[in-house]
Amino acid sequence: MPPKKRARVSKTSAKSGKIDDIERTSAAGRKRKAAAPVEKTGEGSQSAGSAIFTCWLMKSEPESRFENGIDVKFGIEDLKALPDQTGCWDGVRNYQARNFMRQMKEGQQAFFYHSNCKEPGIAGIMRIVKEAYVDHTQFDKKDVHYDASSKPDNPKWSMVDVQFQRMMKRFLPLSELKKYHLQHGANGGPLKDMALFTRARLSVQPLTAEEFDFILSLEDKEPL
DNA sequence: GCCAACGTTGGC
DNA sequence: GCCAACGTTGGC
Repeated sequence: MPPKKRARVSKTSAKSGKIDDIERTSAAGRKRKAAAPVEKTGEGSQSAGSAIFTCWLMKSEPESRFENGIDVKFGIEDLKALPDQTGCWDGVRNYQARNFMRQMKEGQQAFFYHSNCKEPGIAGIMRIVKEAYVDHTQFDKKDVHYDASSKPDNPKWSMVDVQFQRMMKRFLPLSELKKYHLQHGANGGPLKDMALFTRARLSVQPLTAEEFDFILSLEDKEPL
């Protein structure tokens, strides 16, 4: 409830109104490139009967950028500065990302990823403190992520509340994660299928426990 | 600032 | 339901 902050994740204000929320599942049908096993879940309604995810990665921009005259900057320091170090992850306007947020459970952890900035990468860890509920910004004409096609009696977009947990012991740059991803693709390893690389534009993505743990282990290693 | 990748829209 | 055009994401 406390006014939280925004984390832009995707802007797009989708217009159109025919889709009903739930199913829009992601790749919207046509693209289907043989979906990786991993995401089968994310789409569709959440119950799609697939893997259950327990760890997440959420992207937000830590540097100022103006959209319709409004600064969409929201980095980990901004989250940390909020009352209770807690904020709502509003502004997600992509169905796959939304569906993943709807699967999140209180207490789960998510990496706070800094995107579209000088040094993209994982900055810290946060905890889901409130499960998905209606993203009020979709009805706010003044908001960057206002969505005229979404009606209060059938809201399209959801958000969760997140609380800052801690900074990474050292910032984990995208460039380093990518080296592991490539290496693991060649020789096998936990980051072989990481969504950050296989679904580059997804702003809210699931991680397997193996991916999450491997990334945590990097904190204690020398930068690659 | 560029631009590749890819999600979304809307005509047919 | 297909698919071309368009718009956005986000690394570089």
